[in-house]
Amino acid sequence: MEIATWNVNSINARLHAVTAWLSEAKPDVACLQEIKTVNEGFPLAEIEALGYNVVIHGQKSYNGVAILSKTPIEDVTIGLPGDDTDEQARYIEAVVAGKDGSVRVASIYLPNGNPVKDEDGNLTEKYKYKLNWMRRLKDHAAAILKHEEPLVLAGDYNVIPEAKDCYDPKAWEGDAAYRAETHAQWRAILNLGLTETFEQLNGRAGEYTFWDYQRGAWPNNMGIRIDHLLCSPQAADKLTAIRIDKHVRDGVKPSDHVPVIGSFDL
DNA sequence: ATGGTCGTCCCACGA
Repeated sequence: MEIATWNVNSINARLHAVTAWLSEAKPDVACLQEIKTVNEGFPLAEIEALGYNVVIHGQKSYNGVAILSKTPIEDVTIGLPGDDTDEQARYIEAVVAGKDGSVRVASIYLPNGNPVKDEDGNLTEKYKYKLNWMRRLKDHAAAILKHEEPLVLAGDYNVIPEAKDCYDPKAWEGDAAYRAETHAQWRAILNLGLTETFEQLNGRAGEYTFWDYQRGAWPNNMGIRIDHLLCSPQAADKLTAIRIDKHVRDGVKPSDHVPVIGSFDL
């Protein structure tokens, strides 16, 4: 089965692009981020018409995540466990049916975290929230890894793993996506025993998933790779391909992110 | 050196 992740930057502003890509790529599962609507505002009929079951964790104006699946969905977890006071809709997890057993999938919109420092040079609440959210993700990933089942944590991590994953490392020094504390948390998550699919099967430099709307980032290929699929051993062992649908960035009114698709013998 | 782009929703804020 193919499992995709895509930050669509508003499901309603992007409906034309989302339906076109789903019709063309036909992923079995699509994890969407930044849907930017409450559940009631999600264009459910249009997505269901393409053969998808849908679960949504929406929020007014900001954030919001969803999972679309051609196979039945069950056992849905709304929100990242670990902080009942967190009101930002950035995590939804569900179990979908594979060809020979179930697969646990999460759609993740990890906080951006910028700006990192305030005018006094202290870490901002935004950056501290990002780091704390990453700790919570690590704790929750550790808990669900104990199931020893196929698991794919897919999403916009707002983490540039290495220098080769951005057009100009110097331009990203100090950014919340590329700081030492962010990288330490990223490694801690991977060190639970998760495999990052792109690094596993491709790993080439200069392969990006995001190009800013500003400063001619797309025509000048000034991109970064921040959208990732992390897999449990039971999923990583079945990983057969990984691709980035870069052409989507050239469409009419595109998202600033493009889909990343993992193929699994699951 | 500076500003530049989107989406939400109408005013800045978030990215």
